[in-house]
Parts: sequence; C-alpha cells; structure tokens
Amino acid sequence: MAEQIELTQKQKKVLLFIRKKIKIDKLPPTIREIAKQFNFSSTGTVRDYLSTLVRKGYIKLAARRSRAIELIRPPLRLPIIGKVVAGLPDLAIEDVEGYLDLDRWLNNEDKIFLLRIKGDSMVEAGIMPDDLVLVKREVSAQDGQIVVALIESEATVKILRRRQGKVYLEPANKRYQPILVEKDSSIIGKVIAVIRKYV
Amino acid sequence: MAEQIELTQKQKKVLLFIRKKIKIDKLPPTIREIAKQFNFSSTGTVRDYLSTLVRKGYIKLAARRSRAIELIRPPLRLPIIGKVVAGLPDLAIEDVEGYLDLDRWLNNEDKIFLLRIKGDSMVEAGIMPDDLVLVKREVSAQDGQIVVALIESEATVKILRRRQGKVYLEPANKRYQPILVEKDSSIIGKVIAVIRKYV
DNA sequence: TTGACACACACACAAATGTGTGGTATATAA
DNA sequence: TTATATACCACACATTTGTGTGTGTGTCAA
Repeated sequence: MAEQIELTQKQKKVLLFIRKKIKIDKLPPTIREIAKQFNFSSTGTVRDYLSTLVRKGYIKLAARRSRAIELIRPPLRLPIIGKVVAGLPDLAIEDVEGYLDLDRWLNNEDKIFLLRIKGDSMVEAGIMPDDLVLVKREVSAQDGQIVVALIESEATVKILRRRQGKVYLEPANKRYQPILVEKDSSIIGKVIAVIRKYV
Repeated sequence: MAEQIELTQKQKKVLLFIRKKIKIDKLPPTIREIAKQFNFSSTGTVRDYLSTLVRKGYIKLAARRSRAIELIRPPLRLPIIGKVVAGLPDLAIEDVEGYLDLDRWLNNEDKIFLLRIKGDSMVEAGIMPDDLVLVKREVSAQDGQIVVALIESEATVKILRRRQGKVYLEPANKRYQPILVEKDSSIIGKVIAVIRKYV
C-alpha cells in the first residue's frame, strides 16, 4: 500500500536530511537550507530532488507555502511483525501485519494518562507490579473491562463485574477477593493498554 | 520544572490554533496565517502574542526563520501518575512521577519493530498471547534478559540464561522446558517493552 | 538513436515572511 | 500616580522563499 519506489543514494541522503531537520528543528527545511547543506548552488537542483521524492512516494508538498514538506510515513509508525521467518540477511520483514501509529493511537491526549501499578492483584491478567497502564478517563465501563477505580481514595486497577444489578471489582489473582462497590461512581477510567519497559 | 504561567483566554486560543496547525498541517503557522485566523489587521499583534507565549513558557521562537514556532511540551508526552488521590473534581494530578516521552522512547526507529506474541510460554512474566512486544534488534544479550530468538526459523520470545558457558532459552511457564542453544547466534533482538491494547 | 532519468547549474521575479518602530486604549497592581 | 500587562493597530523594509524558465552532462534501456 502506498508503494514507494527505490531511491538512489543521493536521494536517500536528501530525504534523511529532511527527516533529521524535522526531528531536530521540529520544522522541515526550506529549499535553500537543503541547497546549502549539499552545496548546491542552485535551488532548481533541490526542486528536482523534491519532485522526485514526491513522485516516488516519500513526501508531499504544498504549493506556495514555505517549508511545506510533509513526510508520507510519519516517524512514529512501527511495523507489527506477525511471523519472523529465517532467511535473514536483513530479517526479511515481509510478514508485516500492519502498523501501530502511535500518534493516532494516543489521540485525545488530555483524557489519557499513565498509571503505575502497585501490587500484584492483576498478575493473572498479565498486569505486573510497576507496569504502566494507559488510562482513558471515563465514568463507566462494561462488564469484564479492566478499570481504574477509587477505593478509599486510592487508585486500584481491577476487572469490572456486573452481577444481578450489583457492581464488583474483581482482582486477577486468586489470593485476593472481589470487592463490592455501590455504584459505578468510583470508576475514574478504563485501562486501554499496558506498557512495560525493560531495562 | 519549566513552569508555565497562566494564560488568558485569548492567549489560549492562539496557542491552541498553533497546536492545531502543527497537528493538521504538520507545520507551524506563519505570523500572517495566525493574523488571518483571528482577523488581526497587524502582524505586530501576533508578535505580541508570540512574545507573551514565549515569556510564559509555552513556545520557543527562532529568529529570522519562517514558521519557527516550537511548542515547549511536545504533544506526545504522557504524564505518569504514581498515586491518584481522591479529591477530584479534576482528578488532582499532582503526583506526577514523570513523563513518558514516546518520541524519545522510540528513537532508533529503524532498529525497532513490534512482534505479536504467539502462545503462552511467557505468561508468568506477564507476556500474554497476542501481546505486542517492542523489539530492538541486537545480536547479543545479557543473562536474564528477555530476547527474541530464532528457533527452527521461527521467532520465539524467551528469557536468556547463561550457565557454565552454555546458553539456554527459558520460558516463563512451568509447563515448558528450557531450550539449549549453541551460541548467541540465534538471538535477533531484545524485548524492551510490552504493549497490550484492550478493545 | 531516441527517450527517460539522474544530477547539476544560472538567474530573475513575485510573493511570502519576519522585523522595526511607532501608535492607542483599557485595566490592574504598587 | 506610575508602572505593568493586555490587546489591538499602521506601515515600511529587508530577507527569505517558492517559482519559472532555461541550459548542460552523463547513464542506461528500448
């Protein structure tokens, strides 16, 4: 999808420079900034490169706007590999299941925060002590969903259970007991992801 | 740290417009684009706002460069909450442990990919079937680290164990046995994070 | 040999853009 | 009262910037 034609070495260098500039300056370069970088004495040369990069599917340009170079693949898109086949030498990444676009995934940033897990009450659900859970602020949730609730003014992560009109907060650890709560009122958010960082 | 002074309503609107432009156009606006948006007939007005936003700690400007407005807080920074106290009403986020800056966290993007977990051989380490693990491509690892290895041309996630000069790949599930491997040669990467997405 | 492509250059022009230097008015705190 | 902050405006200027229109060389496949 959105196939990208192979680039020459020089074209790659120009593209890398643009990426680098966006990363460092948080701003795409102007045509003349690119020219300066590569000692091109003409802006036309740069425009040749940019046109090529557009044609080959790596960037988009907006006419008559300064610095309007947009990368087609955003830098925060990670490939999801379903199966790693042997082969090598460059670890043939052909079985790309899809992409996780973190920008999009984490939209509504103001309603989302990370909570650090304390205790082992959710280990059987794969949520370990010190894990970070991505929490989306919400006041209600469905049966079976993992929620963040306030119990005695402490944040707890549990599974929400609705049984005969009653609401329980159920741990995922046999050594703990479910907690009966009065209403949904104590729910402050839903766990939408777990992130664990090693090292 | 990097305290930000309170903004007026109008100043907020200008800042929000800049954020929006960066998000949509992937390019900060020019002074005149801002002026147009708010029907300012003078560019000086915009510069007053920008200076104020700089002084109050929300943006940075680079002199003599078009569109060189840099947001001080990057949009992909998530607060890590250690403890959620009761209180409300806006869920007093005072116990901010720190921030997870996904941009930085995921640097070296070309050496990183996501692998989908198959099987339950790592459940006791909190890595469940269908989880995504963030893998950093590396050819060696230390004892105890969770690695991705190729066994019979299939990618497997296991714990690396070094015992008396020998290398084992150990599952985190009592129902499975450790595997003796000849050398590090089968290691293709290190697991640096686990990501699990609900719903 | 023709054509497409990669890789460079020169030069001029109009538009976009940041900057400099002034101004007015209102409100609030010292 | 004086100072400071907010919230605008006017206008000119120098640079920056994208654009247009050319030219030239070499390579490589059809």
